[in-house]
Amino acid sequence: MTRPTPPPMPTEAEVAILEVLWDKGRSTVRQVHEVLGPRTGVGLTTVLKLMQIMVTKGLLERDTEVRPQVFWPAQAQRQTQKRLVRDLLDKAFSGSPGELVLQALSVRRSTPEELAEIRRLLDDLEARS
Amino acid sequence: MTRPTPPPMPTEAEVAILEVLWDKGRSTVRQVHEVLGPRTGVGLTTVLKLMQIMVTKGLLERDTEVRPQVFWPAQAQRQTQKRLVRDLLDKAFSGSPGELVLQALSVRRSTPEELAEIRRLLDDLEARS
DNA sequence: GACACATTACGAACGCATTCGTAAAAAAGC
DNA sequence: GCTTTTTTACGAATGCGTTCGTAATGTGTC
Repeated sequence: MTRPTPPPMPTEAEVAILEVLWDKGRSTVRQVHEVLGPRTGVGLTTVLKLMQIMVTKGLLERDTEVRPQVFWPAQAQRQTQKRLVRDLLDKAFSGSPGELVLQALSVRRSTPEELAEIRRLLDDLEARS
Repeated sequence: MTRPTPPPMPTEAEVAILEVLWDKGRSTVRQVHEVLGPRTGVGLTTVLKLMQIMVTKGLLERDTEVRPQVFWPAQAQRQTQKRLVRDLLDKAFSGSPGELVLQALSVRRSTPEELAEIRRLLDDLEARS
């Protein structure tokens, strides 16, 4: 029962690519570049190289049978976001989420729906303890 | 009325140093190293170099009159944490805090006090909208 | 003051993320 | 089939963060 080792933490540029793939679904290098290029001015081969590296790292998977090749994230968005949050928590919040939550809520306005959702989770957590 | 430009984002190693200074208050290089050294195995001159760089970046201030020199953070912990959260928000959560909050709360257990505090902030935010 | 020790400064090396130029391979157009 | 365009692979350069060795400076002790 060896669980496959989880992919490493994505770097900044890699997260940008993951975001595109989570948003648009399976895509070619060109399609990813069409989103990122105008926004960042990065070249097509750069995006390609990054995505190739991400495959070797286990962050992406690809279908090499079709041309052009199609790429998709190896991990769900939630999973990856959770790892990023945990990382920030450990590095800058001494591992305690409360302060991070407070900061996050005060940094930007949340929608009423989001606030309600958070409240529901809060109820859940308090009932559980 | 020129506001001084805010210091740049601290790197990972720099955050570790800031954490020590926020926790222990004004400290010498040696005192910081006494905390970080055992934990990470990093050398004294490495900590020194980092802290010197942080001064030039505007992340730390120091008193060069006393020996050994004393260093302290240029920005409050809250300020810096807020920038880190905002950065993660922009990079990986499309700028919407709700999802980040949910992830943070489910990653680690919070104390009842923290939960109450969050609930209070929630009340505040909803009353305001 | 001379010596030992602590503190500070400087320079350089190393690894990793990011970038792109160029070339090879594949597909499309005629 | 041959040419043109797209796609893919490879190699290398650049910049930044991190690390430490070594030298210079300062401080305390006898």
